[in-house]
Amino acid sequence: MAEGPWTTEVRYVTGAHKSEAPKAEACRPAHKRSASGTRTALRAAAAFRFGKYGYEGTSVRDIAGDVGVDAALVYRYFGSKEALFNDVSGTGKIFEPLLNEPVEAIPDWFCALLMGPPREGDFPHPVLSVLRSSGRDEAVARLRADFTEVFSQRLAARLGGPDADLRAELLAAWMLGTSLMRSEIRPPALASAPDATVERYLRAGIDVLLCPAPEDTDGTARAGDEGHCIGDN
Amino acid sequence: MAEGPWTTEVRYVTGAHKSEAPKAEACRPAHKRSASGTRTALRAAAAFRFGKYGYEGTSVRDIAGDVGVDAALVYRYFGSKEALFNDVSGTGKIFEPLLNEPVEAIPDWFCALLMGPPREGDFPHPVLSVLRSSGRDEAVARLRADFTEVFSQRLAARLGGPDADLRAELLAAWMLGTSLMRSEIRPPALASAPDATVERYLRAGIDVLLCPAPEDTDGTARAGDEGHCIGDN
DNA sequence: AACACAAGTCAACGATTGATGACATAGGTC
DNA sequence: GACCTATGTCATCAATCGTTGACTTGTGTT
Repeated sequence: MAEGPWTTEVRYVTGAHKSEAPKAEACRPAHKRSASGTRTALRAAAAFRFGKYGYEGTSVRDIAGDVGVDAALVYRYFGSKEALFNDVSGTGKIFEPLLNEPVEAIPDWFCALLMGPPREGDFPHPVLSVLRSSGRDEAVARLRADFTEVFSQRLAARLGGPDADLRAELLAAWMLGTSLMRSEIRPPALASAPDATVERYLRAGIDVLLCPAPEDTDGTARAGDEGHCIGDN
Repeated sequence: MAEGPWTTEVRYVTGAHKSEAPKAEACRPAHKRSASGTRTALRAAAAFRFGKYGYEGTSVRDIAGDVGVDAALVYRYFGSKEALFNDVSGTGKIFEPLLNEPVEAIPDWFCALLMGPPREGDFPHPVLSVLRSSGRDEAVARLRADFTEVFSQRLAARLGGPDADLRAELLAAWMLGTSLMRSEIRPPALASAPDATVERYLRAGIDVLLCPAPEDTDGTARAGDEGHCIGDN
């Protein structure tokens, strides 16, 4: 009774060979065999572990253990560890809503994404999953493709103004840095300051990139002449 | 002759069990036994591999192979793989010069650091060495301590104005994001845009954090009333 | 109740890993 | 040239890794 995983509903809570509980066992109909349920549970556990410990720092047995299942199932369902990694890695369309948002709402959208709970279930940063797993070159390439499509192309097209692609990419950099700083490095002020205060400086940085200063050859840049400025509410 | 590593000067170029040449064999007096030389060469190879592949993605044999030396020497000189990692990980005082710089020169200093060659010898980002090696909790803690001391404390004290610590940390975030974006994700515009253009937007973001808008309770923030603005040349 | 197939387990493989201790050799000193 | 010590090598261990194929067990159907 104590060993058998299928006898009770709390079987998910077992496992966790390393340091931390997995927390994200997803929708798996308890005490009932379900291939799709196990698949999604494995995906969730894999996303968590790959994000937190990286590709090399995560073993297939760890992932399977989180779900309370034998490691062999990973190979039945996904073929290989690398295939599972490729399946769960990537930005996962979290930037898609941004593209359907009116341009004026972009600062708010970014602030909401950055200031919200780190991620549901204490999930690690999705970009970290790739950053922590070099050289999974394929994953890095796909991450670059994701960023390029969303920011350099689609968002840039909607921003307009000079250097729209560069500004969009710097916006992504500003987001990435703030997000990593907040969720991983966790310096004291960023962790303790009231959200409204952080958001104010955050928004100021976003505005700078959304409302570019006009091109200036001799170095003296002034603000807000060209480029349709937005979100000055 | 072909196998013996000490017979010629180019022995460093051998090794490199994985994908990429190490490039950083540092100062090791060729064809002469030197403990200190081997130590520093091991340190350099370790810093490179840990930064590029992370802690778990790097084997002791890889590091020793880069230097052209047996893996056992790593244990003689550093005790363990983890001790070697702790020895070479960290920001390595690259932010120290910032603290000796006059405040007005900070934007220039940041721009120079960010826009310069990624790192000498194609070296990976020092923060990545830690970010890619979770959960080396000790290294993460030291990285946080580094950032806290340099930015949240010493730099913040010199910045002055409201939320100086928070602004300094956000400055670090802005740097981190831009740096990671440039060196790892490498989106197209950021890679191809002329340095002067990138620098202009970069500086605008820095200025926003160095010259804070005054605290404002009802949300309407104006620029440049309080807080000694600098670097407006 | 018997059957059949899907879902999950088990034992084992070859390779690689971090780590250790016994051994070999270079190079300066007398 | 003999010798000694620092320096580097070698063989090897136990543990863990990704992966595989044969096996067991649950569950819905007839």
